[in-house]
Amino acid sequence: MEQGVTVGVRGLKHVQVREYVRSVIAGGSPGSAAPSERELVNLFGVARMTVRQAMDALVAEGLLERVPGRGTFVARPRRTATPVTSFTEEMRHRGMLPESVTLFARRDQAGPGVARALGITVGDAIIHWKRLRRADGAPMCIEDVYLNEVLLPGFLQGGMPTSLYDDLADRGMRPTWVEDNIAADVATAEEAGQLEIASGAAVLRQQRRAFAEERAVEVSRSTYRSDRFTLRLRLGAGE
Amino acid sequence: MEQGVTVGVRGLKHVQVREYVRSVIAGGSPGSAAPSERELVNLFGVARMTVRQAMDALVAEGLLERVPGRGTFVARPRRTATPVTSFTEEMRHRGMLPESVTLFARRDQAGPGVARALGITVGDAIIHWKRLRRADGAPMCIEDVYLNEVLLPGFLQGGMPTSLYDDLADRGMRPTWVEDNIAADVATAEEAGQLEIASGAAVLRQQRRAFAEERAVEVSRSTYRSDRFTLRLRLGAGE
DNA sequence: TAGTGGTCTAGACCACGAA
DNA sequence: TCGTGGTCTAGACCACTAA
Repeated sequence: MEQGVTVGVRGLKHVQVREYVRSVIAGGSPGSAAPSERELVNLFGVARMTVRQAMDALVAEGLLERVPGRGTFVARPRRTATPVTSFTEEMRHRGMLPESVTLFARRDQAGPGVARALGITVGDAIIHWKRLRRADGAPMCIEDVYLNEVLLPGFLQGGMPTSLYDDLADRGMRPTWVEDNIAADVATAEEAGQLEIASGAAVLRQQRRAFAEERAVEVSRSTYRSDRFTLRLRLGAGE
Repeated sequence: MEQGVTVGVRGLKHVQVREYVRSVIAGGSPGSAAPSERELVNLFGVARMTVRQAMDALVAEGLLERVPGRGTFVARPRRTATPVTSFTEEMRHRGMLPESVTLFARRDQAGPGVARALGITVGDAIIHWKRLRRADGAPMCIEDVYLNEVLLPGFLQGGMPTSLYDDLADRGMRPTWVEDNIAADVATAEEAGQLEIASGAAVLRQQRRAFAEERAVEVSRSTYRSDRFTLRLRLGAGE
């Protein structure tokens, strides 16, 4: 019946079984049954341990749940903790249209604070990129980004990217984890002018160190209008 | 040589092997070698697949790393994303001494907002607990907690707990994940008086929904002094 | 060359759930 | 009773690493 089975003859057997099961359950709603282990043994002509190895991987991924005595079933999607996102991604996720105005982008020398945060030496070359970030046509945030120039050859040429994280991803350096510091403050006169709010209005300040594997690739300070932005967090999910 | 092996004869074999290996590597620094699989086969007199099952569990836990052709080694600890913590735990983690003053704790009826957040019906019985929270002797935060009374029989009797999350843990309802909303604002006159700051000073507002499994067990609003508190986040860890 | 983990076989018995 | 996943055996060959 299952004619697609013998197609993917390349690769390790447990991978074949795993990917077959993945494709079978792709359209399944949570709670629907996956093929039983012995069923797959017959289908692929492999040992049961091989099938179990395949299923183990899918269980570890959270796609399947085993119920002893009953079978294996499509698991309900796990809750995920707050992912690492860029401004662009976050605004789109909120259904808003993100825009950016570059105030300046220039080569500079690292001061003590930025040097420590980036793990480089004071005076090393960095890129300082300042943007006014808008959402749905109105100012949302002012962002100062500091990047290690050594890691980003030719970054200032060739036009600035629309999304920093997209550009970093192209270089294989998309941040996988970040350390943020979130503080409340009141806007300075300059910030108030740029954000089009009253001087002394409340703002949310976000300081970020972003890492790709073990390397600090981005240090930034963002100042958000508190009347348009609240930070949404989900912590400790997984289950 | 290894005399402790035959002691724990109870339980499943792969569990015995797993716990033996866990105890062996407990004192090992990252990178040190774990027993090899065939070594454990001889030691326990079990099949290699059984040993692999035991090791798989420790690898999945992040305690071990396999290196094909070389062996199995103690992994360096994984980075963890920001965990779910209470005020008490967070202040202690920062090396500060937390204290609390209960402003009031009373039975009340759920309004529409709290009812929706707790997943109950408007008018259902809730507990409203308001505290001034101090750290190292000075005001840090004002906190309003709303709890589903049905889940916490006798909570208002017997004296209020020092740490809410400890008390919930005793009832098997310690939050495992939370949804937070973080906003910047300026203090009201009343807040300014309680927090001993100037009226109009910046404050950080945290709204929390805390869940134990699928049940909403806590809804709270906390207002932090921005001159004493910044939120520290680590997102997307787990390597 | 010897040892390691990665893969795989062809069975087996068990406890449990549903019919 | 029958099918399920959970556990376990006693081997095997492979690619890779290190000496």
